[in-house]
Amino acid sequence: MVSVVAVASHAGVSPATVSRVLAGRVPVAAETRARVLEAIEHLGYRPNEVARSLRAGRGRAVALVTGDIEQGIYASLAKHVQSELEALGLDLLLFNLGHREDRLRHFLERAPSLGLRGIVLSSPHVMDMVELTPVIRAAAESGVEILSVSQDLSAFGITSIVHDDVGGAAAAVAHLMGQGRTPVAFVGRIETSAIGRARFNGYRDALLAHGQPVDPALVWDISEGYRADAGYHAASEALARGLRFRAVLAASDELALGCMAAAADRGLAVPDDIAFVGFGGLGWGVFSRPSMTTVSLDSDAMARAVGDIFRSQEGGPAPANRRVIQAKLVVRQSA
Amino acid sequence: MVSVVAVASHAGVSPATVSRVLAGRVPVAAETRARVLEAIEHLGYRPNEVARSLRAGRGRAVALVTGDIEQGIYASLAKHVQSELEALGLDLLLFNLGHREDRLRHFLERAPSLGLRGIVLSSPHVMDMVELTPVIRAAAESGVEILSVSQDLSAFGITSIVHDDVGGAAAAVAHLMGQGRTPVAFVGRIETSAIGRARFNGYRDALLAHGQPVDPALVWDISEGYRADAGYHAASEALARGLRFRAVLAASDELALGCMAAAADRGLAVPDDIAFVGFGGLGWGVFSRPSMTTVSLDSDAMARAVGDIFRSQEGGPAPANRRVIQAKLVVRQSA
DNA sequence: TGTCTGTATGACAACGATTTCATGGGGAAT
DNA sequence: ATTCCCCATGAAATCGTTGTCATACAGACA
Repeated sequence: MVSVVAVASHAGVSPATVSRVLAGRVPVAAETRARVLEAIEHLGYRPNEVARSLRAGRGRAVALVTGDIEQGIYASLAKHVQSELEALGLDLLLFNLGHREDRLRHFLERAPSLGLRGIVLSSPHVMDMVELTPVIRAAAESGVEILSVSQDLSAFGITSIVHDDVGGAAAAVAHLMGQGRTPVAFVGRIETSAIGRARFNGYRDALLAHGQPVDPALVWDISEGYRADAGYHAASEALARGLRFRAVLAASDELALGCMAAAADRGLAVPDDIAFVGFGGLGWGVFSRPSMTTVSLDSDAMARAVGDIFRSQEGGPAPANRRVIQAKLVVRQSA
Repeated sequence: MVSVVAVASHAGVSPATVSRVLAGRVPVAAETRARVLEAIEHLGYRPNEVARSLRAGRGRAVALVTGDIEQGIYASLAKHVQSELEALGLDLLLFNLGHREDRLRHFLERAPSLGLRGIVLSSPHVMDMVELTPVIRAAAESGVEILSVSQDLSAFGITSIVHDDVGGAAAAVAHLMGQGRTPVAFVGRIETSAIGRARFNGYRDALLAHGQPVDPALVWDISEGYRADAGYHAASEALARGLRFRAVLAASDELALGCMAAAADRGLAVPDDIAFVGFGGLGWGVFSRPSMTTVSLDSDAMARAVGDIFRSQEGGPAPANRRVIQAKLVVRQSA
């Protein structure tokens, strides 16, 4: 590998001067600079990032911890975050938990030794903060920027970028109410996910605000997974039991798709017999038939907010400890 | 940060001994080992990965270069590859090209300086090999394992893990033939993607083998993107022009979904009026209605093959230069 | 008892880049 | 002409880890 030493000897200067030319912060004689640049060009020199990271005490990689990269919302987030980071000259390290919480702990233990620039947590788990906080604090003390996307951890001193789950869910319910589609069922993780609970809260509050009761039989708390099969099973079972409902608000587009499939398999028409609203708004929802009405989360905006954090590290203004991205109801065919 | 020096002084030994205890390959007196382990535990020491990487000449990260992480097949691949790597103690660096080829070049320039263990290329672009080969060779010479997933680059000396696109497409066409659904249209990237072209070849060969003509008007070569909107537009236009076809083989599930939406919007029944077969078989296809018949690619098997490469680096048997993963037609409702 | 062998350990160099400290030389000011 | 100052540059230390080389000590055998 061609190193600074090689470049330096080729240009007839010391390694320090080569470094100075690259850094550009210290004055170097124009003639010397030209010689160095020529040598760099000639030898095809590229600074070794690992050595830089060691010397600087931290590298140029940001870890993104996702719940399930196969879900549209996380894939979209990963895409946009990577794009943002790339513009900042940073790399993205992907850790997909796949709904196994032990992996998170394992990662957080290893994290401080990886020389990361930052960690972006975006997992739907209700994390056991009592246990996690010391780990996170240790990481933060070692100069690693930690931030949370989707889940509000600002109370723990962690910069959080969240979407308005309560408002989004309420808007969806209001929309369904406006069409007279009652009763409305809810499906999602409630007990085991802070995000799911927020969406449930929005659903519940909106129902109550419209003078509607919350029927426990129409609240389907799935224990794990936000995937379509969970929605299918929940809706199938409800239909088999003969429960009556005219609409379903799902905590993810995947869940909504599964519910719709269950309805379709029983010969029910969407949205006339039952209407469906999902959460996410990323991916195939535009082209499914019926296309999916959904509470759209702006993953691009979330990614930009993530980018802002790292931009601010380089001298820009420090962003707020908590940033809320609005959720927007996108009305399509399914409701 | 707590370093070997700190551990060494706490245990009353030299840094070298601490390193020896960690490596475990050199004999260390039992009593000394115990003291060192106690010190490690006491101080919460974790070896600095960056320093290790510098010293070793390469790190423990593998880069995955994807075409579009929002597409089911790539997301699934990323998930499984990350899982495999995690089991090997390796980290995944994600580079999403998002169909911008210049990003690939930029990445390959930077790659050698990142201290990567390997690079997994999985982008549908027909890469300009004339230009790329020197870069790839340079990376390979610096000890980085380079391999290609989906695209066969074994002719360029790059270990390739491919799926049987030709066979998969042929099986799909044969299935449609068996149902008497002719003529069959094809949609995908043909000119600008080696993978798309392979699928087209399978389609063409199967048609000819069944004594059917290949109608150029029913071959829709989309210039960019494998996403649903491209399929929607292609199919809409064909239907608007009054072209007659009874089935569509699409080079991705997303394209197929777009085509199906176009058909649905014209009041056509699936599969009775037109049948659809996609490619990929990952994600929502099971729960869309009609559910999607598709040529399923086993991303898990591909990821395991990737894992095998890196396992073989650690002394295992060297795997073949080219490995073919079978594609399997999964028949559901759409065809 | 002396030499030999082998094992356990320490000192030191090296990976590649950056930064601090020191120095030489040229120009300006008196 | 002499002194002063600043600019450009080089030498050397440093980040944390690991491998090489050297050494000290214990046990064995003649």
